[in-house]
Parts: sequence; C-alpha cells; structure tokens
Amino acid sequence: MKYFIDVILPIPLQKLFTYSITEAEFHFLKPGFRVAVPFGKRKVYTALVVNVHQNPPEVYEAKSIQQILDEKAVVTSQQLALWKWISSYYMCSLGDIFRAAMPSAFLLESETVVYLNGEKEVDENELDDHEFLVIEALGHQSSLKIEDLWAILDTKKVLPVINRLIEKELVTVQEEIYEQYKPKEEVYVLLHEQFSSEEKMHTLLDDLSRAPKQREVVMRLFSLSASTKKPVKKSELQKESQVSAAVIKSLIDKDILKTYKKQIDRVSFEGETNEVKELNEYQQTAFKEIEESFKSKEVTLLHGVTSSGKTEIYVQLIENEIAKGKQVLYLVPEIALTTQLIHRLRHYFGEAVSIYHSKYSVNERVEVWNNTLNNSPKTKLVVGARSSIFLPFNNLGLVIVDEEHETSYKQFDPAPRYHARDTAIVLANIFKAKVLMGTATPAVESYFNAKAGKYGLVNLDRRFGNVLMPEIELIDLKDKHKKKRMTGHFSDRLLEAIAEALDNNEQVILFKNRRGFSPIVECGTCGHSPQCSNCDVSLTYHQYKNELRCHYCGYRMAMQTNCQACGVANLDSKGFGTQQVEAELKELFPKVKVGRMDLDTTRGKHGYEKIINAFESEEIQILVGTQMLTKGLDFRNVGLVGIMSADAMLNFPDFRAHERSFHLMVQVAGRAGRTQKRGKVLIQSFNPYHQILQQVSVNDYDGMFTDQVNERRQYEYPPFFRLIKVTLKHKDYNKVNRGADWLAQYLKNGFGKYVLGPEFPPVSRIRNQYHKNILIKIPKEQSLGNTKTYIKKIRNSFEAVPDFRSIRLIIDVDNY
DNA sequence: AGCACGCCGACT
DNA sequence: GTCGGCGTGCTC
Repeated sequence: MKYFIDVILPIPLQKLFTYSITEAEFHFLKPGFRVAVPFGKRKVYTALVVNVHQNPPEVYEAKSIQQILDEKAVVTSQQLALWKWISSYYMCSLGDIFRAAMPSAFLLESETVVYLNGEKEVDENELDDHEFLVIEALGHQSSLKIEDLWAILDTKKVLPVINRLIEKELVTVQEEIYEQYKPKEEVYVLLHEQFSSEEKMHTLLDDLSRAPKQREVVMRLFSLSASTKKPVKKSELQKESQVSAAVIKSLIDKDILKTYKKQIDRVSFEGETNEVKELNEYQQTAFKEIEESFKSKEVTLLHGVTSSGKTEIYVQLIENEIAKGKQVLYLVPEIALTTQLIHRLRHYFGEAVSIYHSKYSVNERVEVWNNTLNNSPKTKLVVGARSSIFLPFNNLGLVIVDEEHETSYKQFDPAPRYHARDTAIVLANIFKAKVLMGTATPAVESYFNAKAGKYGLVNLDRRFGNVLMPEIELIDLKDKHKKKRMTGHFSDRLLEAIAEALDNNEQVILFKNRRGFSPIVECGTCGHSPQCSNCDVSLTYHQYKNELRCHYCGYRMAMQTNCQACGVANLDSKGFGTQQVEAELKELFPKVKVGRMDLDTTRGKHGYEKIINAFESEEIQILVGTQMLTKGLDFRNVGLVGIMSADAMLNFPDFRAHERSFHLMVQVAGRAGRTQKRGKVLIQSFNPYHQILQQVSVNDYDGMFTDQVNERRQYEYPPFFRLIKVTLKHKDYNKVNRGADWLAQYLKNGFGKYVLGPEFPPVSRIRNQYHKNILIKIPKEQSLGNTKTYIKKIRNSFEAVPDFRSIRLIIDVDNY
C-alpha cells in the first residue's frame, strides 16, 4: 500500500504538491500538520498538510517527506476553510496565504551549510582562486553558510564553485534547518538539598565566612524564599544581593546552589482587573440595540460620533462573550495599536488580553498563536491588526472591527491582497460568530449595506458626558493670500486661535496631510528637480538627515548644494510637510514646546509611545502630525485642532478621495474638546465652499453619504459595482504597453465597456519597473465567480504568450 | 519564489 | 578564448 499527502508550500504556486509517506506517518498525519519537504534540487521547505490519501500521482514519482514538524495540527480546519475562501475571492495562491498567515518562526527554510571533507588531500594546484578561498576559509572555521560565502568570494554566484568542490570531493554540503522559535526560560536557584537542615546551614555559613559576598548571597536567598514563599529567580537573587554573576556561578560550581529552568510566556500581564464601567443611558440604549440586532443580523454597524464612548460598549460585549466561554477578536488598524487602548482593555480583562501585530517579535507571535489554538485563558480577547484574522481560533464568538472605515485594513502588497474587515465577516461566519463594526465615519460601502438592511445599524450620536461637538470654522486661503494675511503657511486667524488656546493653557494639534505634498527640491535657475534614478518621481527633502529620499524605493542621496542640471547653486525646497510646519511654529512661538508625529519621528517599537506620552503629560503644547493623529487617540486637553490645508486630499485622483477626506477631517476634528469645554477646529483651504468641507463643518455624514452614493451610482463604482485592478509590471516600457493592450483587448471581449484602461498610474516607474493598470468593473448582477474564472482563463493565455511571460501580473480584488 | 540550464557580450 | 550576464522552465 502506498500513502500520500497533499501539501501547501509557502511559495506563490497555485497547485498543491504530493509527497509519499510511510504507513505510520499515514496514521499520524492529519490536515494542519507541518512537514519539512525537499523541493527542487536542494531546498527544504515547511509545508502544510491539507489531504492525507492513497491515490498515487499519475505522471511523476512523489518524493518522500523529510520529517514531521508537529505533534498536533497547528492549523485548524476552520482556518483552511478561510484560506480557501481568501484564495478564491482575492485570486491568490494558498502558498501566499500560508506564508502571510503563519508567524514566520513556523516557516522554517533550509540553509545550505558547507563543510570540509577531511578524508581527501587538498592539491592546491588544482584549485582556482574561488575554490582556494573557500578551502582556506574552511581551514579557519568548521562550516560556512551560503551567506558567508557571498562575503568571502565577493559575488553571489557561489553555488557553481561549491558544486565543483563537491565534484572534487573536497567539501560536503548539508541542508540545515534551524528552529526559530525558542521558548523563553527563566533560571531559578535553590539551595542544594544537602544544606536543608539548620545545622548544615550553619556549618555552610561558617565555611563561607571568608567569602563574604557568597555568604551574603546565601543569606539573601534564604530570606527571599522565606518572605515570598515562591521560587527565586537567579536574576532576582543577583539584583537583591548586589553581587556579580560570577559570585553566584561559583556557588553553583561548588554545588552549594542548584539551578533549574522554567519555561515562561513572553506575554504576560500582572495587575489588577477592574469591574466593567456602567454605561451611560445612551450607551446602554446602543448596547441593547446591538444585542437586539445580533438576533437577526450577522453584522452590525455601530455609527457613533467621535468621543461617544464606543470602547465601553465593546468592553461590555466582550465581557458577555467571555462569560459564555467564547473567544473575542478585536481588530484595530495597525497604527491604532497604542498603549492607550491596551491599557484600557487590560484594565478590565487583565491576563485575558493578548496582542498580535507586526511589531511584536516572532517569538511573541508564536506564543499568541499557540495560546489561541489551545484556547488558553490568555487569548479570550485577542487585540490585533489585520493579520490577526489568521489566528487559529476554535471558539470564536464575536469579532469587533474598530475604525471600520480605515483603509489600512486592506493589504496591498504583497499577496494575499485581502481586506481584513471583509475577511473577518467570513471568518465570523465559519464560527457562527457575530461581527460588530464601529466608527464615527462609516465607509460608504458599509453604511450602504446597513441602510439596505444587510447589516444591522445602531446610532450613537451623543458624545460621552454630553460634551459638545467641536465648532468647525473654514478659512479661505485664497482670500487670506490676496489680503496678505498669511505668515508662511499660517493664516492670521489660525495664529490667533493658536495663541488663544495657548493662553488658556490648552493644547493644540495641527494636521498636515503627508501624501501628495512632500517637500521637493527645485532649482531656481533652470527648474530642474532631482529625480530618483529607479522611479519616476522627484526625490523628497528630509531635513533631519539633510538628504534627498525616494518614497517608493528608499533610494537616498545627500542634499546637493548645486543643481545637477545647470550647476548653479540655487536649489530651493518647495511644498511643505510636517517639518516645515514645525520649523515655522518654532519661529512664531519660540517659547512653546512643539512636537512632531510622522513616519520620521515614530520609528521603532516605542516611537509612538514617546510622543504620545509627552503630549499627554503636556510636556508638548503643540503637536504637528500626519494621518496617524486620527487613529483613536484620546487626549484630554486639546482645545484647538488646525488642518493646515484640506486641498491636497480633496484633489487626490481616486473615486474615494472625497469620502476619505471627510473621514480624515471628521476624525481629526474629533480630537478637539474631549472634556467639558467646546473644542475648536480650523480648516484652511483654497476652496472652502467645496461640498465636502461644508459637510465636514456641520458633521453632516448623511449628506456626504447621499452625495457619494449618487455619484457612485452614476459613475459605476462600489458599492454598485465591484472593482478588480490588474497591474502589469516590467522593466521594458514597450513590453508593458504591448502586454497591457493585449490583455485589455481580451478582457474587453468578455466585459466590454466595463474594462477601463490600460493606463499608467501617477507614478509609472517604480524600482526600475514600468507599471500599467487595467480596471475591471463588475456590475452587481454579473456573477463574481464566473467573472473571476474568465479572468483566470485570460491570465493563463496571457502567460502562454512567450513575449509576455516575463511581465508580472498583479490582480487586486476590491482594490480600495 | 529559488535554482539550474542555456545562450550571447566584456574581460584575462 | 572564458566569465558571467539574465531569459526560460521546473519544482511533487
């Protein structure tokens, strides 16, 4: 009898691969186990078992697996079901999902290690330079990795050299796999049993009278274990007795102390938990409505104005689910994972909260994964960014999608290009769990679904503590410029308001949209501006390192003093970013402490925290920042919010530009006046009569929604039509054009006028690759499944054209 | 995605 | 004359 498994490999290949296994393995392996398999000539990959069967492949001999990596399944059947849905809906391979879904520590890859074959005499005359260098290096160290060889030989083409050496039998290679996940251990110390009696103890202390430090350690250990009645950590003992590690080590060497290791969780929380706060009357009503809505609807949208206390309602719902023994997933946009939110949740749920997102180390992620899989009490509530929809839940009761409108829920690059909010609905469905989406500014699609009765809808339009909505004032920049009332980028009115807020001891937030208005450098003589050599964009100026940088590929160069084109020293920076705003403020208000929050200042794991803490503790009076300011931050003392310029975002070439501008401005405005006093918001714009600005100024979400829905119906955009964007990438400009025309023609044969393009995106060359887009619109009544099947068919014929094989095709479903 | 095989330009 | 560039094809 022959036995086989089908596996997913973490590479972007559509199909499953079949390997042969032994009978014992056949009885042991189940879907969801990881196995190490050889792939190609030498690589070993981690693969995931999806089928165990006895049907031999017909056209090839299946290889056998190398080893089994798990004792029980680490991926559940529900996860596999979700992966299959993502793969078919978002048109990506299971391998892409496998790679994205698992913590990287679960995906071991082999590494080639080269060893000297000691048996064979080396004849140096038979070696070329490269071969000689390898042999010589192996004389110094017993093994070399491929990476080391790149450095030694100063080239990346090392495999041919190694192959020649293997042929000469001078070296051997081995594929080695390293376990990446290391459980964290703590070392505990205790006194050796032989000193357990009091008498022996005294003798010991006498013996140590000539080693006072060691004696101190023993005494301290004694008192620590007596007072805490708990095992004593080695690190703790060392700290308490204020000695060096060497002193403790010598005690261990002398067999006076004994150590043992204990595996601990990296993620742990110690502290009190508190009773869930009583909801106010409005929150209580909303809560009841949500519960009522859950009876008939799978998904409910909570539309609650900024500062209405949505989090408390979530907390109440979470508590109910936990009481029922269910797991809860709390999704937040990547950027909103601040300590503020985590503190609040830990305050109520303590140990039961786990956090999962990309800034956590691989080890921490493995622990959260395993805890979730084992239904540990630590993962009753998982708070995470979009990738946490991939965790191995087994008893999910509720998914909360906070700030549902946030675009960072959509993954753009690399595949799988999934939307975490939409995928969460499918995930919840697998578990028959409920979904609550909450936001002050629902995405048009979501609100549309709610209005259409597909989702439940609950409104909460009262701010917590009856704080008034901020007063919003629009400032006409055109008029201010004409009347010469501008100082740099500040109108007289904005300066006045800032001064007033500062006088009242209130804090100020100034918002500057990042994208679209990065500072570029231009020559005042010839008009040339330094360009990126790999991409089709101007380099942007970064003051803090005095260099020019490309946002797309990361290319950087030192700031030039002379123009590269005409040689004249007349370079000037144009446009303005947060840095310029900050610099101008420092001149205008020299005594005031100004902070800045953008990508430059929030690098690193604690980047945000530092700035947020400084602002919270009022060390900083004015905070200048970008988009990040909008994400659920809660500051008590902000009296004024200023939006430096509303125009760039309104004019962004995208069908969602208006909607997004509305979200952004309302969210930023919501930072103002969270306590009793009514906050003020000033919006500077060259076009204050723009419909969106008018709607923002009176917080008219419904007006915005109605306008947008009409526009989208007329111009055939979501939610009336679905969109699929196809991008072609290649370094040859003409080839991209030929390929795009071919593809568009064939797509038009199927979908007619609903194929738009091909068109170059605003930045048509990135990392030396030309891009071209084709947009496919799919009317509601057109079958999505058939459409995708047709697109796949065309993709296959496209890839069969020899001229186009090297063009990369990217398919992005729901590319918004 | 890797990685090997195979065919054409810039060097000892 | 070779080394090494990357275009092409395959991986159970």
